[in-house]
Amino acid sequence: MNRSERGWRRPQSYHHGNLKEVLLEAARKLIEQYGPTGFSLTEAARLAGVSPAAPYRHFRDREALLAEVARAGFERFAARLDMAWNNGVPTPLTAFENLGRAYLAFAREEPASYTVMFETGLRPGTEGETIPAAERAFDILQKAAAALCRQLPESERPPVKLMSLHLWAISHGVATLFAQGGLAAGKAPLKSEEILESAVLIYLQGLGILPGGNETPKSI
Amino acid sequence: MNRSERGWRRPQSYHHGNLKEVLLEAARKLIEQYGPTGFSLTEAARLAGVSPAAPYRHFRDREALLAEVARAGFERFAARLDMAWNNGVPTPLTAFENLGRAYLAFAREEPASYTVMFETGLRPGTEGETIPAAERAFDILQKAAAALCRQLPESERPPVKLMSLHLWAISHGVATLFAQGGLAAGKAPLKSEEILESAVLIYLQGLGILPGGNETPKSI
DNA sequence: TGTACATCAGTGAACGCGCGTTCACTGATGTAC
DNA sequence: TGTACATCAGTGAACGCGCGTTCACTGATGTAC
Repeated sequence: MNRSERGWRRPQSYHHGNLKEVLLEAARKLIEQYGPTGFSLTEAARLAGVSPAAPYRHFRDREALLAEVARAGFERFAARLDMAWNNGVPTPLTAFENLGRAYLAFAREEPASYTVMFETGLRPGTEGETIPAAERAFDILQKAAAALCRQLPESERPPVKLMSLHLWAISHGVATLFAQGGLAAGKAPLKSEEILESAVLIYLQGLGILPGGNETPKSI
Repeated sequence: MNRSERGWRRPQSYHHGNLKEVLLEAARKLIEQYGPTGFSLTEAARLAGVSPAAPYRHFRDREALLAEVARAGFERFAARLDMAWNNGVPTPLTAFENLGRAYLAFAREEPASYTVMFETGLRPGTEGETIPAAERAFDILQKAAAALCRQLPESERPPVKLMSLHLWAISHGVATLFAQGGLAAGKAPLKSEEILESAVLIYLQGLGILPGGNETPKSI
């Protein structure tokens, strides 16, 4: 006989319930405060309301929990970007704008995940391991870039890979400087979404994908 | 009578010598490995060859040393950017390219400083304190942006502040994604300098500051 | 449906360790006369 | 130039603490018959 039958379920049945998820959530909360190297497994357990030994039923060690925060983060990140891009519907440009907003929303709503995902100097032993969801996330960006390129005559299309790196860098820069609570968050007179969107629009004008407001030098 | 007279100076005279500097350097080395929240004051002292109590002659506490790493980092950062910009000589565009390269060089050569300077979620008690050198660094970027704008007729100039934020975000994004040893460092087929320069060129074309290769839609 | 057993997810106590910080101290350096 | 004193930058031992991790354990859950 299974738990959760006939709706009598205790809120989280079965021993503790989904402790693994709860621990990850606690870790994210702590990482948000203290950074990925500053958070403590013991305190995460305390926050989840279990003994300090309990996490070891779900994670080999501290490092493994951190790796899972990154992996699960990329999973949700990719899902979210994919949803926003929505196969370029209704138009590549509007879909692309949604993509940018989704990127910033994720960085703002899950700063701990985002930090662990992208922070350099982490994963000392994890050399070379690749996270599939991370590849998927970048592939979405690349698909979007390609779709935008297709609006140009073939001879004028820039290298899609390079273009993707540009767009990624701009998004990442805006996210870490302005969307999260960092140094420059207060400095900017605008919302991070506006900064990203205007930067990308200018960039796309530079490629000739969008008609420029300013560039056409001395026509007419 | 002063030490260092007549050139007989012991390599580092006067008790230990410039322990403060040595400690900062040790801290940077450790932060590079373990991150700003992961480094240990005790180990920094060990690395400098002094007892764990010695640092307290130069810094109030761990936090103060970290703050000094950031402050001194911004100092060198601003100096370096200023030198590269060189008042826009010989031309704003080439000076601007030098500026970008200097930005990336700093992030690559002093990854620990750069991280502490820009990492979000740090300085919990340091709310509102502002680092003068950080302002100077941003001012240089803004001066450069303004100089580039001056090449446009006045009516077509974009808001300089917004433009600076764009350029800052692109530089920061490229620096953290591709110039330091992070996730994407291997992924990119190009050097970070090339990625930044091409992105900026396209951006400037979008503003009409540079003649576009692609944009002029159907002239002729 | 009932019973016996295996498994699973937790407990709680304990370990050794390195940390940040303090303290009284000491010996070298700088200064007044 | 020499001496007495103040200051300065270090030592080394000690503290209390929280950490990561291990261990034998226990009681709830799932399963075979």
